[in-house]
Amino acid sequence: MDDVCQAIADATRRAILDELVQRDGQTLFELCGRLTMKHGIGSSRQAISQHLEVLEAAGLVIAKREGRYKFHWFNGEPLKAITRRWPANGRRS
Amino acid sequence: MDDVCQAIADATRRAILDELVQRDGQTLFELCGRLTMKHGIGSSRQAISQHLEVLEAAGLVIAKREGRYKFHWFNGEPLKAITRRWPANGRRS
DNA sequence: AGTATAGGCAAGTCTGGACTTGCCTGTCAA
DNA sequence: TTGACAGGCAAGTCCAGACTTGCCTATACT
Repeated sequence: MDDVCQAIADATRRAILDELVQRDGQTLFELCGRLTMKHGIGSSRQAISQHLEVLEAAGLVIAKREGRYKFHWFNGEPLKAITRRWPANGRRS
Repeated sequence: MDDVCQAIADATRRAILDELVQRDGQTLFELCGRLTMKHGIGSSRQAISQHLEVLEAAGLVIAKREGRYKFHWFNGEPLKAITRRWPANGRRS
């Protein structure tokens, strides 16, 4: 729970999730390129790698290593805990 | 969007939301007491006040001043943006 | 073998934000 | 009008975490 909320608190990590939703199974280098091109994020490869670690720890990204590549998938299931915790039926004042 | 994600990233603020869901319309002092008693949070009044500002800015808390009291209500509507942005249908690897 | 590619590790820097302290304002009751 | 109570403002401390730099490992290709 804490991990998930922390994970989506960063704008770069939210952009990573957006990217993976749009195209699943990307590698680290692929993500770096697309984040720079389409999201205007100029962070280094290591920065993105560290973000992916956080997202993985939160369960929002699932990674699998194959040979020298590591592919990443989006997993939205942990997000359910948020709306499950707080009923989103907006109460009027 | 950024405001909402930042707001729920803090454990104390999440506890405040929990408190307000459980009992709407609390004042600052009331919240301080309950957070200490039931959530083991020993932050100062000012700390809680600052957290409430953040939650208010994110739209997750709606406050109304009446005389010398200020009452707070929970509003879950902004949370919808999260599940709207990322489809929570967990994709299998 | 050698080289390029994909990624990991481990420092170190530096800024945002959580929290405190101290004082001030405004509201109500005696 | 004096005091207690509810809350706000502002400056300062301090640490988590975002980011970089530099080097290392492992896999593939020729």
